[in-house]
Amino acid sequence: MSHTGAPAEGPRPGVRQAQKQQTRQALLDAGLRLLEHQNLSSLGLRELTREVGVSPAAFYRHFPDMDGLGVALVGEALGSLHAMVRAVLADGADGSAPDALIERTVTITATYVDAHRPHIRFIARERHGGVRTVREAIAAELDRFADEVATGLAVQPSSAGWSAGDLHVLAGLYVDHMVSTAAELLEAPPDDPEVRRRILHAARLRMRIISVGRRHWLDPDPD
Amino acid sequence: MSHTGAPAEGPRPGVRQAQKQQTRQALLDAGLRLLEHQNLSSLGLRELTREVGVSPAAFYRHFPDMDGLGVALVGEALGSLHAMVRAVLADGADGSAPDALIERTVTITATYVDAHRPHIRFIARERHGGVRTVREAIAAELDRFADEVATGLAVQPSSAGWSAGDLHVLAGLYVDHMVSTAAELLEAPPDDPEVRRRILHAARLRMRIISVGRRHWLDPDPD
DNA sequence: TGTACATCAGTGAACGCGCGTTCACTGATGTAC
DNA sequence: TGTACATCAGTGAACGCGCGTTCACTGATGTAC
Repeated sequence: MSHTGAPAEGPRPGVRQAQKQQTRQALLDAGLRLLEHQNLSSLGLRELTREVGVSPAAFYRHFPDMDGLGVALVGEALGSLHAMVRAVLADGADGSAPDALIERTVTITATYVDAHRPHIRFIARERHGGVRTVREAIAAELDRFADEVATGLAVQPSSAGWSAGDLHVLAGLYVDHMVSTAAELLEAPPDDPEVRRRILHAARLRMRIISVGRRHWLDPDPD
Repeated sequence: MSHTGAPAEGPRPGVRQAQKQQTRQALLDAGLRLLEHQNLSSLGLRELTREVGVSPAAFYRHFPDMDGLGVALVGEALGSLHAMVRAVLADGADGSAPDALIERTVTITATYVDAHRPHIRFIARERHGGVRTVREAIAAELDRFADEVATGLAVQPSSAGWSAGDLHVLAGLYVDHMVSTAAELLEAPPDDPEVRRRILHAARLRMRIISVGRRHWLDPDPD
């Protein structure tokens, strides 16, 4: 066996693979950094490898082309977003008041955006961007989110009378709203608390409207 | 006077200006065409002038750079959208039932998207794209839409009890939803009526949720 | 443990190409008289 | 109406530059014995 009380240094099996992985990650990180101010379709291969400090040809050891890197970034960005959705849903599982739940959802969203600005920006920018494969990857992931949210909503009492399909649409509305709010936060200067407050106030209000609509879904028309 | 029973042909004053305008429009049209499959930031100046059939240098007689063309496209695209918003609001002015109003809104949206695919695509793509000036131009125009919609909502009876600020947020929610639906229609294959029906069904459902939330805004919590 | 061979991530040079921008120019359009 | 001059949209050639991709290579890592 090679891993029995091994010496702390020196090459062990898997070193090569670990180094490759490290370069790959450096490419993804640098890509995300460079994409803060441009679209994927205008990010240059040489620009990227220059930023990382490897030769242009090295890129091809990791991705077939820039679109390939873009798809990998989608996975990375939305993988961490799943964690956030679950955090929100976990909060919603108990029987807390709707307004408290909304408040926590908004707070979690804002915290998450602050912690993952480049990832969120990438998703917002490329969601309708010029690279089909990336658009499709994002759409597929967001649809999976809606599934998760729909599952979370289904167990709540106010979902009585909702079909699975309609719940999925409602979940999509929440997801869309979350993405919109995230994009608004990105566009606002991060150090302007006033603008931030306005955005979060609007986010809460919109969620309340949707949430009231949901709870009164089956009520008779008041007119 | 130069315009008294003038001959049908021959140069009249303003010919030069009209010809310039024509080239400018050709640049905008070709730009929109080429932007169907790419972002503004990756559209080349030579690519554009080649498509129009003028020399690269001619471009500079009309725009300082590609971003300038982008801003002009925003004006063109959203100018026609204003017409649509007004059409929807005009429908809403009478006292028709909410569901009928929603139905007409969705129909008008779908018709409009079909008639202006390239414009809508451009807006969806560049709304969060890599060109700041264009993003800001789009955001400003969408905010003006929200103003228009808010004004339209204010005169409806179910707006009793709503502050102007909250009405603006509600209007923004409708506008966002309209843009989302438009983007979904763009992504769907135009000749697949099944997918189309599904998108429009979801659009109606979301509008109903929002609309119910609005009407029951001041109701006591049913729990 | 030591040796001989295989693998393969990253190199560096080379390629042809299309890019954005500049410039002096041309010739149709516009204007003054 | 005719003439002489001014304007300016569009031309075409030239520029230096960075691009994506290819290729034979190097040398550290991995493997068989």
